[in-house]
Amino acid sequence: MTQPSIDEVARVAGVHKSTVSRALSRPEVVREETREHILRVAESLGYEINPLAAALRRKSSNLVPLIVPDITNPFFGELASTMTAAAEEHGYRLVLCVTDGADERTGAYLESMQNLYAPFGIIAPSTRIDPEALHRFPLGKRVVVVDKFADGSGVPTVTMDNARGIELAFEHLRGLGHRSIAYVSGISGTYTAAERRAAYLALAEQPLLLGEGTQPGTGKRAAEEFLALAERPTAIVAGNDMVAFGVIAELGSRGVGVPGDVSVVGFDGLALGERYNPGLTTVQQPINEMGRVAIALARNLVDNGEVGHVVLEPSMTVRGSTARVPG
Amino acid sequence: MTQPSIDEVARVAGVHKSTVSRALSRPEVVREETREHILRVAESLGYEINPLAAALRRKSSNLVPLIVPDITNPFFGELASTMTAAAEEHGYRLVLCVTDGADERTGAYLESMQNLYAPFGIIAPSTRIDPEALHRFPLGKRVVVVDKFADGSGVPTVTMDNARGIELAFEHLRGLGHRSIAYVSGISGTYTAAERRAAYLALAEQPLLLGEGTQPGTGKRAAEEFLALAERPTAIVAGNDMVAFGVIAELGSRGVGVPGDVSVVGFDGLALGERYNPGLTTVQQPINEMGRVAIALARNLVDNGEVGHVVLEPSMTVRGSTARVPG
DNA sequence: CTGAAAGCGCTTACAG
DNA sequence: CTGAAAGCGCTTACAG
Repeated sequence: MTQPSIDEVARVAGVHKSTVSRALSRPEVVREETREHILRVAESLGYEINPLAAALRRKSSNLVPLIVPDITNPFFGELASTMTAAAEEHGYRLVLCVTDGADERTGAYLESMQNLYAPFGIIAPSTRIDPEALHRFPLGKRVVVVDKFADGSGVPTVTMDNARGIELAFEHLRGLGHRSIAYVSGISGTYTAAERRAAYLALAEQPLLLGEGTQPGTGKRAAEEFLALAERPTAIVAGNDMVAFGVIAELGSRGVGVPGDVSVVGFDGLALGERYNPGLTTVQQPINEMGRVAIALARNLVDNGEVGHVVLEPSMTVRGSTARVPG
Repeated sequence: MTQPSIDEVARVAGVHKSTVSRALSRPEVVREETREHILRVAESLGYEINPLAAALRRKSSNLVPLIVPDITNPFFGELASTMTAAAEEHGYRLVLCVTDGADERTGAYLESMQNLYAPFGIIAPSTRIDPEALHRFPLGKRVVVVDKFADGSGVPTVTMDNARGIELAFEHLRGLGHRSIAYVSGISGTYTAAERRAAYLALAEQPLLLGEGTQPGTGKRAAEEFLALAERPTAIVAGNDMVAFGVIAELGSRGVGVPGDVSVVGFDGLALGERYNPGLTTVQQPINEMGRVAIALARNLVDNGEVGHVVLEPSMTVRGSTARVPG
């Protein structure tokens, strides 16, 4: 009842194991008749290739690291979910690597995954990653990053058009009559976060940054600053959904209602936003597509040496946290 | 600059590679002097064992599947987070397997991970798992399940004392003057979910189940049923935090305030509850401990054949979603 | 198009 | 306590 090996298949099929191997991995080099016979035998024996042995020989496995700062954060959860599906479609298995926000650990992960002959890796960083530092690791030359880099870094990336996302948020808010719009970015060293903040700064008539530079406690601080204002903005854009949640919760605990007293729009489009109170209006990232694209970029890098940069389009998901400005 | 192999280490150290292997994996059988010399050489060469080769030879790898229904759900995210940490402490790497709520896929995962010579697996199910079905897979005999089984099933489990958790929720609510307490379980076929529901039924003076049997849309349905009531309960206990979120959101969208109009307590203790609006009062599962225990149970199963069942203690995390009953 | 051989990097009886 | 050999289950030049 134990897995038959390739030798077993060869014996039963009456061919050499090298032929079995070819029939499985490079079918076109084997005579059709032979191939079909072998495949039938393999099937009947319930043969499955031993990926460990294959990887050892090939020096390339099907194990790919997914390096995230915090799998507890639903954004990375959604990313991991779509990545897993996309990876499995191509026969890869995702190995979960969590840095806990300490991107330095990325190196150790790359090293240990290199020992597992990972064909490539996926990194969703929490800070700006230095391409040079990445390239010090063999596997670091075969990663795709879910963030942006300066061009010519040699690292493939998937991102969304963040400036456009902020623009969508403004269009939505302005359509509801809002003119005075503040921004809460929370910390996050990624280019993505910087891009969103910069886009806000460029678009706002009178930019107002709330809760700047506070990490845990962004919501609390932003709410305090908001309350201290002589003239309060009528709307707040958050740099991501998690900080939007934090801000709304803190505002709520201080008696400020959303969207009654102030409208809030998030950024990311987490499914969770639908269960929030109120439902979160948010700039939607196509997270599912990001997973698919990341895997495709990685394959294209490994197979053809192409360093691709894909920028996806955002859309708006309107729920209950935004309302027409009173008056 | 490529990883040196064990042969390289042996050559430099002037010993046979079998001795190097022993110095590394069974140090006590090697003469101290020899061992230290080998270790020094290995260190200086930057030697790291090739886990693939070792696994192939030993027929046991360091790759352990974490099988979850939905990594998008923060509960499984938190579980995955602690599991990863606990696993890495012992040199294991977690392979992410998501069934998408289709527990049938568990079998396929067990099979493919068996081919990777996984030493054991961890399963967080979404339905009652049949131990018999599990045992049809070789790896199915070496899993620990994060749910409960009938005793004697031969499957190690970690859970929390769910009845005690419901009791804590009642104590808290009754302490606030609540007498009329409803329950929303949402679907979920696990023993854990059933236990919570049963505990509620046992404890409530006049049991009232809301939103029974609806899966997506539990919150909506529960809110509708709540609103249709002539005499509304003053408090609602939810079978888990995610449904608590759903209920509060739906209630909120229909103008029913929490805790103003009704108190809500969740179950699980997700970190996210702190960012909810209002902050969620909830029965706290020691999720971190569950990860650690799961790994420990697995090792104990594999090393000593012991089938352990650990039941952890809940606690209460009180936040803003519960208040004294008016009057 | 197929076979025979070598070898990926380890571990583990088996001798000595 | 250490060495030499065999072998885990594959893949891939190399012949033919």
